[in-house]
Amino acid sequence: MIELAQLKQLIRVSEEGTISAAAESLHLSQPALTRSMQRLENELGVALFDRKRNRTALNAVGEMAVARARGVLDSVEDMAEELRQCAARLSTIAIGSCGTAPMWDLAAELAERFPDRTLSTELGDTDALLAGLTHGRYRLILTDRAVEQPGLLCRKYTQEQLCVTLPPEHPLSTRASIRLEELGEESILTFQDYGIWKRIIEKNPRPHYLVQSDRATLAELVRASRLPCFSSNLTAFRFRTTVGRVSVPLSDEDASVTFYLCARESDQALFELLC
Amino acid sequence: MIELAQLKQLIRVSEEGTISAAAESLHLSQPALTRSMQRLENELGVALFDRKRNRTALNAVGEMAVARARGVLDSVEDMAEELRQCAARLSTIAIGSCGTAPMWDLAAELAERFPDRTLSTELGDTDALLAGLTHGRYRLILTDRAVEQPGLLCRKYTQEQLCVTLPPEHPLSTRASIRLEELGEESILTFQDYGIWKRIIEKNPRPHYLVQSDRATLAELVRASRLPCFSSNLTAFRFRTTVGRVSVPLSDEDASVTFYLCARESDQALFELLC
DNA sequence: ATGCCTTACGTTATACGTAATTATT
DNA sequence: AATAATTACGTATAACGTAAGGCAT
Repeated sequence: MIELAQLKQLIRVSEEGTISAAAESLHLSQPALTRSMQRLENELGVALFDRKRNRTALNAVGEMAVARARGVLDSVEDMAEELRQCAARLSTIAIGSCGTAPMWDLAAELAERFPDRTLSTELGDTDALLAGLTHGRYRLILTDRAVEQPGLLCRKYTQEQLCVTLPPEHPLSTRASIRLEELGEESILTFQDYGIWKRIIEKNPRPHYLVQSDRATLAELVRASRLPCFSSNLTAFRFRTTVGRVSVPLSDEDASVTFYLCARESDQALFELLC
Repeated sequence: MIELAQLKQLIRVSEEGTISAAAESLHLSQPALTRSMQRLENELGVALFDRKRNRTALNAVGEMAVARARGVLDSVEDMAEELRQCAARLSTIAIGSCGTAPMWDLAAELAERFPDRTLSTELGDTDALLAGLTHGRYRLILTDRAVEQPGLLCRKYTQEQLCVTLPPEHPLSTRASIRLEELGEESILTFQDYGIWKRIIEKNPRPHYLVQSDRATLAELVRASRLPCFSSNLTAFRFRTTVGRVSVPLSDEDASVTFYLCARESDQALFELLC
């Protein structure tokens, strides 16, 4: 039986020029390598070396064998790499979402149920998510609208309500709800990655959205100031931007989003596990 | 180190469905095969099987591995086959000739000098031979004309003289030479494979060329009859068609051919060995 | 209860290293 | 003399088979 180790040794002999040098390079004794190459020749039924008493060099067939051996070893390495990647892909659950906050919740739920699997999360708009779900890029997606599409499962997952957190002394802090425009020209602390809230923010231009890229910084600023700040029913607890504050829901049309969980029908088991 | 034996075993497991069946088919014990597959998984760093206590089946990655393993083993087999063919090609000396008789002489000489090498002989016309020599199909060729072509070596090799062997009592048997037409309408025993003598025979149509496909039969007929028979300086001794006969050279233009030995310049050593 | 896989243990077989031999530079 | 390859021989490692155990059908 030809063995891959023998092919590696053959290549090393070609690289080093002599069996002795190759043996040393392979941390093997000369006799062992000599015998290994003799076995290879027997198994192939072909002479690979020109044997002079003092010098053993590859012959024409041997040179050809080296080239082919390289190809074989490469193909084995390719195989191993492909299998590793495939296994990694199969062991990760890829989720996509059009909103950040519900994705955290979903990821947390999955991490709890599948502690040995890797999670990958991606943000995107609902159309891109649907395409990705269909093509296998995602196993689960969260969309901002119900989906009725053959081959896909869909159900309501959660709802997110955008609020403004105000210091208790703020004139609007006692209201059950307000419209964003009622804040007038006040500056509002805003997280940079506002994603799903893009519409409402763009509909309400104002002198200063104090955009922060870091959640911790934003929380610090909330604590250190009296400035209004966006939050939602899903983010409030996580980032503690509501400590000592009052969160007043926004009654604007785009301030409330219902998220839907979608999966392929072939993934029904996973889908139902999350219900 | 991944070993080819493991890949073969993996394929067998896929074919047989269970490790037990595969082990029996491989003349191996179950535990040995189980361990071998475990090693393979470790070496690849990937799980190939779904292990239930009672049932061990290939998983998705395993199925992929089987497919790739088949490819690897095929490539190894291809390699071995190519090397064997290459070795065979290198160990044979292929000669081509436009004439049968000088080819025998050349083959005999080569067989003596290279007793461990295989000889292959082919007949063809000089143009085909030259093409074959250039492209590596032949290492040596015998042509019926001198060749001056860059990259090729050429020298006179031998001369063949066509004769007619006659019984001593034949009226022409005392002549130093005759022309073929002088035999009138007499039948002549002729070997089927007259090759280089095609021209002279076609120029001298006669009622009966007694064409024989078997050399031994022809020799027998010569001994058993008084019929004239073709021979040449190169065939006379070999086939004993001249015993008790007189060979009279033909003086026709096409009855004498000079053969030239040609080789590639890269084969100068072999070429000069034959001088 | 039977079949199939895995783990544990003792053994065998195969390949290794050391040493000796030979030939070549 | 030195280097390199091969052969011979004792040893060690690694894989094997047998036996035992466990789970599922």
